[in-house]
Amino acid sequence: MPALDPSLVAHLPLFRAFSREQLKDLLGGATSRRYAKGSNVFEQDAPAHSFFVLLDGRLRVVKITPDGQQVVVRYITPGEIFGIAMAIGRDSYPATATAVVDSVALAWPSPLWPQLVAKYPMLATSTMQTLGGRLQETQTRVVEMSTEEVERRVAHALLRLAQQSGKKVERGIEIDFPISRQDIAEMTGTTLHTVSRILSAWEDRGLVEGGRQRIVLKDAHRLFMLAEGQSGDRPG
Amino acid sequence: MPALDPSLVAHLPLFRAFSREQLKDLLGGATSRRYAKGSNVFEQDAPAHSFFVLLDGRLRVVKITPDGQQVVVRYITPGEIFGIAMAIGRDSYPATATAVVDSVALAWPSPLWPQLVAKYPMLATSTMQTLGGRLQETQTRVVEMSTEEVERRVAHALLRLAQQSGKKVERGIEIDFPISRQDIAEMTGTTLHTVSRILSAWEDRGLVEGGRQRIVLKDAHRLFMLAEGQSGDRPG
DNA sequence: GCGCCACTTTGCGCCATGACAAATTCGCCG
DNA sequence: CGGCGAATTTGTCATGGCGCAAAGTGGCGC
Repeated sequence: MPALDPSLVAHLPLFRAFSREQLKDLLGGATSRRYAKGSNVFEQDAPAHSFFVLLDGRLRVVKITPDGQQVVVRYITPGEIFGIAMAIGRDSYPATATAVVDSVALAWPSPLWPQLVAKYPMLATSTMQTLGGRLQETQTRVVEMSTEEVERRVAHALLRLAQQSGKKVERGIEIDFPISRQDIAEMTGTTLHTVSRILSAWEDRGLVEGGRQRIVLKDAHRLFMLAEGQSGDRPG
Repeated sequence: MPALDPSLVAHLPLFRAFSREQLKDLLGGATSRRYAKGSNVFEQDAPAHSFFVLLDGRLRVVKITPDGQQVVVRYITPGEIFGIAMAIGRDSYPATATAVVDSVALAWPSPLWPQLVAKYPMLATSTMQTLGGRLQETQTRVVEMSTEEVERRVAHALLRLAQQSGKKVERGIEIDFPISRQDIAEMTGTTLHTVSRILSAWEDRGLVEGGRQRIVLKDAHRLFMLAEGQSGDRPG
């Protein structure tokens, strides 16, 4: 197996501060893996053999309850570190990560984690910030679920998706990976029926444009007002 | 000001692995502060001047939405590190921490954080685990809010409170700090009215015993069954 | 090119829960 | 010890959104 090229990751914020030598060292312990759309990178409760950095693609992270209900925890975008169960004192993954498009990730054996952190303290700092960011996102979600009605939650969810994965198209901003009504329902704590109804209503109002596993925000501004508690109607 | 005694914190898991010398060094940068019941340790959006370790008492951490609604993020128990906004790349506190009983905490100036982490890598490891634990708790809460009805959420919340702050009394397990119906409502994403009704019903069934800002679990086992989806009724 | 299947839309009825409104009780302060 | 205010209980009513059911619809595989 050829050594991985440092230029693969040199541009990622996570590795920005590493020298070329250090990157070579880091990458020495990693392997690059391809995950076909629909395949799992890891599964909930399985032993946490590896941790990862996503190079390309998009992953959906899902928790499954004992009675089979699913909740979308988050989407992972390129550049993110994930699967660091080891870093938080777990020996199994707390959720399942599935590629929603063909994806590529670097994988390190979990036992390498303590060594790397010891060698590169910056890794710890960076990981703390990542964890902190996720904690805040998740808390925001709790606050939204506690205080906002479904329609506003869906609006917030779409705006967030557009922000992290939005692609400009003629008609507006398209979420650039396949996402179903069911997925959105699992992100916002509702049912796909309700999401479908909401999106249909928005489509009538010209706020979004639908499609099979496709969503385009046609009027992010009005959607934002709606998310913040205004009606989202045009004035006058 | 006299130097703080290392024995104050030597027994805390967070500091377990530190030598007496190191503890002295750590404590050299800290001051001990008392917070009367009802006073704030820090406030949401205020500059994050310090980070803390709670020595004694109990804090309630609350987020307030723009329109004034509150959500209880978590309770902090003695031994926990908190207010580490700096560690996660923030310069203001994301929530308000209030003493629900008279409390004592150690405070370090935020600028000390990077130095201490650099000097004691174990601090970083430990903090990552703390953050990871909180992330998981918060995610569990999202999953519960998404998939469970209010009654089960309240049951889970009480069991969790009892586990981390339960005190055995003759009649069962008492939550050992003042907590109102409103607080429980803000932890579970419902209203105090609904919480009051649920607790009244449980009291009739002999599951709990109420009181002003006081709750005693009389039958944790049946409450657990109820939380897990069974009825919580006695068989036969 | 056709057919199947996954995804989506929509209608309908109900019910858990929120909103509103009082009344009541308990603890504490003066 | 009386009174006040905060916390709690309870009743009534309204409704958002879920469960269930079924019909479209578009994309993909064969």
